[in-house]
Amino acid sequence: MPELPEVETIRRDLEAALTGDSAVAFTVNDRRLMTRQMEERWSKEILGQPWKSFQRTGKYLSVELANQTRLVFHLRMTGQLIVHAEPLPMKARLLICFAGGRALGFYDQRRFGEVWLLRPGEVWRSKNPLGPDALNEMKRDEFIRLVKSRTTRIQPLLMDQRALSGVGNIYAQEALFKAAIRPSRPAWRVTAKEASLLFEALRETLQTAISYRGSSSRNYRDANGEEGAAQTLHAVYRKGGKPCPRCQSILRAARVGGRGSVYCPQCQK
DNA sequence: ATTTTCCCCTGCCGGC
DNA sequence: TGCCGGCAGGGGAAAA
Repeated sequence: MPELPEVETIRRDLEAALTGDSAVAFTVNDRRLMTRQMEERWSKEILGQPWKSFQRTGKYLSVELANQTRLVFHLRMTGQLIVHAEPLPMKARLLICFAGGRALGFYDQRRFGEVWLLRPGEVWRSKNPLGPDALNEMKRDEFIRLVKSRTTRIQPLLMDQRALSGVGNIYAQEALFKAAIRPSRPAWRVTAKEASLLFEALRETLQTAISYRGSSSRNYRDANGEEGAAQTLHAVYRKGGKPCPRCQSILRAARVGGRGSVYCPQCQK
C-alpha cells in the first residue's frame, strides 16, 4: 500500500533525518533480502559514505551517497522505513546504523519489499522501464494521449507503472470517483475532457494525500513510525456497501484487472 | 496488446 | 473458542 504519497512522505522524513550522516554498520536479518555476496559489496561501497540526497520516482525511493553509489528501496505491500534515535526496538529485515547514533530499520511483514545497490551510472530497469512519475513528470497532454491510445480499462491503466508511475489501488479508485469515471471503462472511451478532469483529480488526490502524510488504512507508517491521516479522506477505497458521499447510492465492490475496486454505480459512468 | 492466473509472503477477519 | 479459507493488492512472469 505505500503508493506515491506514502513514499514521498518517507522520502521527506529521511531527507530531514539522515542527510549528511553516514552508515557505520548494518545487519541483515533476512537472507531473502540480500545474499552474503551482496552484503560484502554493501560493506565495501556504503560504509563511511555520507548520505547525500533522497529521490523518489513512482513508488521507488533512492538515496545517493557521496561516492555516487545509490541505494534503491521498494516497499511493495507492507514495507516500512523507520528512523530510530537509537537502536533497536524490534527486529528489522535490515538495520543500518549511522555515525550520528541513529538507525534506519527496514521492516516488512510480508517480505515483498526489495532493496538494490547501484554503482555510479549503472543502468536500472532497462527492460520494463518506469513511466513518468504521476506527480512530477506526467503532463496533461501526454496523459490525455495515453488514455486515448489504450484499449485496457482505465483503472488498470492508472496502476500500470510503465504507463505512469506511483499510482496504486487506493489513489486510482479515489481519483476515478472524483472524476466520475467507472473503473472498468475502456480507457479509449474516456473523452478528452474527462481525461483532463481525471488528470486534475489524480494530481489533487495525490497532493492532498501527501499533505496528510499518506494513508494508513493498513500498516503504512512514516519514517517516524507514525500513521498518516489521508485515509480519513477516502470516499470509496474499501467502502463497498456504504453510501456514496455524493449521492447516497450504495457503493459497489467489483474486481477490475484482478484487483478489488469500489465505485458508485450512480455517479461513476 | 490485453487479460487472466499464479506466485511471492504474512496477518487479519468472517464463517462454520 | 478455534481452525481455515479468503482476502489484502505491490509487482512480475507465464499462459490464455
